[in-house]
Amino acid sequence: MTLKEIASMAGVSVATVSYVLNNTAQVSEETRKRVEKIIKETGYRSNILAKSLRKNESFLIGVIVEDITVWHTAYIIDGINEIAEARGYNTILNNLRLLSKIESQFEHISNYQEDIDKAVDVMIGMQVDGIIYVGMHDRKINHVLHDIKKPVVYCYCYTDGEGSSVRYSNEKTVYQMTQMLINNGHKEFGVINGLKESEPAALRFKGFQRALKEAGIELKPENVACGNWKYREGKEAAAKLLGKKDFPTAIVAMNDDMAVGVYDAAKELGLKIPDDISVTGFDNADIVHYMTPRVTTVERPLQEMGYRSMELLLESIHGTSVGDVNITLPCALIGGESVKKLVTTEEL
Amino acid sequence: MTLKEIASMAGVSVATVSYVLNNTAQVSEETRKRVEKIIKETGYRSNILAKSLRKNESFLIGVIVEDITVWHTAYIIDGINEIAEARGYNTILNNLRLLSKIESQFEHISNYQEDIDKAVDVMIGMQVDGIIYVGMHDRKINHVLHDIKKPVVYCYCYTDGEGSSVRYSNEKTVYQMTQMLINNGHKEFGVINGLKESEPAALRFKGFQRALKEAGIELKPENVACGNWKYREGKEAAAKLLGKKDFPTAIVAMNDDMAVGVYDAAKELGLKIPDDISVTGFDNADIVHYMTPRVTTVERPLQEMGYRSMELLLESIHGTSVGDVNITLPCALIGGESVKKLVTTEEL
DNA sequence: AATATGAATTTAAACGTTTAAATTAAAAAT
DNA sequence: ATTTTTAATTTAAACGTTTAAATTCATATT
Repeated sequence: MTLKEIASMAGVSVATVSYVLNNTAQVSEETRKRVEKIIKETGYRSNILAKSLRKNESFLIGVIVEDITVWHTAYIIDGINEIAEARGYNTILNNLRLLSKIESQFEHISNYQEDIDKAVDVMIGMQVDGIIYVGMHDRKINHVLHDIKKPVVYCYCYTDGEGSSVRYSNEKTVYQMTQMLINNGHKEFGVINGLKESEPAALRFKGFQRALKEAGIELKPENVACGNWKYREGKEAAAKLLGKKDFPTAIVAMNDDMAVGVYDAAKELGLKIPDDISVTGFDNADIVHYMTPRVTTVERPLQEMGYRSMELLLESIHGTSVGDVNITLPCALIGGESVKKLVTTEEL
Repeated sequence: MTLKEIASMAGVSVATVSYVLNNTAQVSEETRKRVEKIIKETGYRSNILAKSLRKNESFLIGVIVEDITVWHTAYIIDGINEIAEARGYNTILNNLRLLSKIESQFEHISNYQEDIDKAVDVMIGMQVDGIIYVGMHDRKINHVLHDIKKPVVYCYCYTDGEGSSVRYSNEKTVYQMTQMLINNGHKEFGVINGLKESEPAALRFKGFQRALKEAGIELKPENVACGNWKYREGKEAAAKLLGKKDFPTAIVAMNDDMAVGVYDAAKELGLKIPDDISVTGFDNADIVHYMTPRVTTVERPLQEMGYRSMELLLESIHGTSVGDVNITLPCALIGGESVKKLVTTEEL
C-alpha cells in the first residue's frame, strides 16, 4: 500500500495525501475526511525509508555498546530508547561484544578499533542522524569514533576527543560516602579499590582521600588494598585487612562485588557487620538484595544517563546546542544497615 | 558523496559504478580499478536507505523485547545481533518496558497490546524484513503480533498463534535434574515451585513429577510449596519445609533466587548444605557465584536461542523454510556442591 | 465586467540507488 | 566486406516519499 494507491482510491493526487498525512498544507475538510477514511481502512503505513531518503533525515540513531551483557548497559539502553521513542526516533544497536572477545583473546583485542569502524560504517550507511557510544570506562579511550561528520555522544565512558559526553560522578560520590562515615564517627579506614589502571578507581580513591584529608584523618598505607573489582580479590584483600590486630572500623569497598567479599571475609573471622566492622559498596548491584545486613551503597543514574545522552544528541542534531557538552550526573547514596554509628558529630 | 558524484569523477555512468560496487555485471578491468580507487579515496559509503527502497528489501530486522532490563534478555539480543551482523543485517530494537509498567501500574498493563502494535507499526514502516519477539514467558500470550505479513519468530515466550518459535526445555530439564537427585539416592523431596499461573512453573513441576513417578517415589503434598520466583517467598517456603521434624533430603527450587532463600532458611535453622539438605536451582544466575557451596543449577541456552531465532527468521525471509518451526533447546546442568550423594544407584 | 485574491489541488522534480533494456564498440565469423 | 557475436557501457525508469512551483477555480474587489 503506497501513497499513490491511496491517492487514486481517494481520487486525489499523491501530494494531497501527503499533505493530509503530515498536516503540512491546507486541505479542504471534505477531502481530508475522505483521505483519512481510506488511510484508516487500508491500514496504510508510510514508508519511512522513502521518507528519510527524500527528507535527508533518517530519524535513526545509532547506538554502539561495548558489551550488552554487562548489566548496566541494559539500563542505559532503556533510557536512550525511552527518549528516542518519545521523540519519534528509532535506534539501531551494535554490540561490540568486547567482553567475550577479551575473554577469548586474553586481553588482546586486536580488531577492537576495526570493529568500531565497521559499526560506524554501517550506521553511516543507514544514514543515522547521530551516534551514541556506550563504553565501559575501565580504560581511557581517545577518539574512538573519528572523522564522522555526525553528532556523537559518549555515554558512561571517558574520552578526550571531541564529542559530548555523559558520565556519573565517581569522585564526589565516594567523597560523600566517606564524609558520611566520618560523620558517623569513623576514624580508622580501610579501602579496597578497583583495578589500579582503571580511571574510575582512581577517581573514587581520590574522593575517598579528599574526605579524609578534609577531616584531618590519616590513612595507613597498609590499610589500602587493590582488587580487580571481583568478589574473590575483594575477599582476599578484606581477609588481610581484618586479620590484623587493630583493624579499621570501616572498610570502603569500591564496588558491591568486593563488598560481598568483605562480608564473607568478616564472617569467616567471626566479625559481625556492622557491629565489629562497617562496610560500604558501590553500584547497587543485584547482589545487594541478598546481603544481610543490607549494604550501604551507591546507585548510579544509569537510566538518567541514557536520557541525557539522547537529549544531548538530539540537541546536537537539531543544532540547538553550543559545542560539546560534558555532563557529570550525581549518584544516589543508598542507605543500608552496614554502617555503625560510633559518635554523632553532625551539627543541627 | 553519492554514486553520481563517484561516477562523474570516474568519467562513467552511475550504472557502471553500481555494477562495480555490487559485482553484478561485467566491467572491464581498467574501469573497475579506476572506480574502486575513487571509491576508496573518497570513502564513499552507499546509502542503504536508497538501496533498500529500490530493492524492496531493507536488511533490517525488528527486535521487540518485553523488558531489556531482565538480565537474560541481553544475552538473547547478543545472540540475535551476532547472527544478524554476520549475515549483513541490522536490527532495530524496541523495548516495551513491560516490567516498569507492571510495577507502576499495579499489574494493570492496559496499553500493553497497544504498545506492541505501535512498535510493529514503526517497524513495518521501517520496512523490516522480519520481526523477532522476545517475551518473558510467565504468561501465555496468544497472537501478540497479528496480521503482519512479515515473517515472525517468537523467542523465549509461549505463543499459540502462527509464527515460528524458539524456547528452551523446562519439563525435560527438571526431569533430568530430578533424575540426578534420585540417582544420588534421594527419596524424600521438597519442591519450591514458581508462580502458580506461570507456564514454565507448570512445565518444570511436570518434569519433576515425571521423574518421581518413574522412580516410584511418592511426593508428600505438604512438601510442595509455591513461591513467586523471588528470594523472600523462597526463604519462607523453605523455612516451613525444613521446620518440620522429618524434612526431605533434597529441595528442588525452581530458580536460583528461591534457592538462595533455601540456603538462608537452612542456615538459620542450623542446617548444613549439602550434608543436612541438598538443594538445586535453575537459571545459573549471577548470584550463583556468591553461593557457598556452589549450587547445582541449570543454564539456559540464551545466546543459542538468539542464534536460532535469527537463523529461523532468515530462513523464513528467504523462503527456504517450510511453514512454522518450533524449536525447543536443551539446557545444561551445572554441577555444584549442593547435592549430597546418599547412595549410588547408578550402574556402570 | 474585469481583475485581484486566496484557497485547494496538481504537477513534476528530487532524494540515491538498482537494473532491464538499449546502445556502442570491438572482435569473430561468414 | 558484410554480418554476427560478444563485451562494455549507458540510458532511463523505478522504488515511495516530499515539496516548491504551477494551476485551477471560486469568491471578493474594483
